[in-house]
Amino acid sequence: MKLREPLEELAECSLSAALEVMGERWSFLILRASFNGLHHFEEFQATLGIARNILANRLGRLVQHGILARTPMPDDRRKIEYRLTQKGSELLPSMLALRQWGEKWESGFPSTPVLVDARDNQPIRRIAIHSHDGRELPYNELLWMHTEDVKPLGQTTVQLVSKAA
Amino acid sequence: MKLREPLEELAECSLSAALEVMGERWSFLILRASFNGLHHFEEFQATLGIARNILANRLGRLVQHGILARTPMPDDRRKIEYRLTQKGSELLPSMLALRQWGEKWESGFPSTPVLVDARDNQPIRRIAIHSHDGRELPYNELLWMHTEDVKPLGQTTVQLVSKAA
DNA sequence: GGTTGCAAGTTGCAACTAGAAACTTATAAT
DNA sequence: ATTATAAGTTTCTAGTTGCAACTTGCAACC
Repeated sequence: MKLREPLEELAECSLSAALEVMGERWSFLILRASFNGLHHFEEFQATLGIARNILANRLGRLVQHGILARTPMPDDRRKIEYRLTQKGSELLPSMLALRQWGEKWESGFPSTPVLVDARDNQPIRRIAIHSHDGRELPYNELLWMHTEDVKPLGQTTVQLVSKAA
Repeated sequence: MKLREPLEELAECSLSAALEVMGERWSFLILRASFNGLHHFEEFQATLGIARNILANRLGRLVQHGILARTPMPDDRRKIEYRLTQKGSELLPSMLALRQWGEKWESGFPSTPVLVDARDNQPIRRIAIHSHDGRELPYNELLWMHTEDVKPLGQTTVQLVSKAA
């Protein structure tokens, strides 16, 4: 019931690990539906139009991986509630980044619903890459480095290296 | 050669549109390899361990969708170079967000190589959600709203609504 | 307390997709 | 010409998805 070997093998990169969980067809759309307040099997089934067996399978996997929590409702125990865990809700930036990219390059129009700051109801800023001191970094001001060559800057220590030192 | 119907059907959300392109097995890993400087078929094949037919298929799709550009090298025309387009490089935030999530919740260790600010070689900040005025917003300070209910704030107009007004 | 109803799954089967390994094609090196 | 190499194709097997019909566990109703 898990992805075939190679993705795991290369798990030198945690991207593979993330894809192991979220990289299957429908997983992200189920997640999106969860963010939008759907909680039950039949709701997912009806709004996504996904086959029931696949939905059952994906919900099961998402629960196994701790992204959704499965609870039978106390008042009607036929109904099962699927709710995002902390781990699950932390996929929101990934989901948004993907969605924003889709808006810009594929669909061309803004998606609904839109995520806003609860304080002033203003839409959030576009997801972007920021330097440690908060500047927004365009692609051409970025560099890939090996972890061990990164020297921390006194104040804002990158605790990755501190163990090796 | 495209995903079966349902994903497209629901393209009310541009997430589906993004997944249509990037949601297949291997697509994101090929993208990651591109970001890390791989450009040729045999390089991808060797480092990812992907089957050749699938690799050919995925590269083809990524090229079709304008994420990679395919150019035979002028000095040795057997060699084909696959290079990220603008559209492709703008998937970096999505890729990083996913990778960071994987680091935190799945693999547990930081991935190599690490992305740094070219000016000071310091690692970038974690991808997060920001308000229009730049505050970092935790999950519980966010709200979903219908696009048409969002009222722009004079100065920072959200041009989505301007057409309807 | 037996029948009907409904939510959440399972099962069975057809169609499609991925993987491994051998084969082809175009170009280049000797 | 002959051999080598990059980038694919082909073939064949195994695994996955999708649909539709079926089961199961609880709830409601009479």
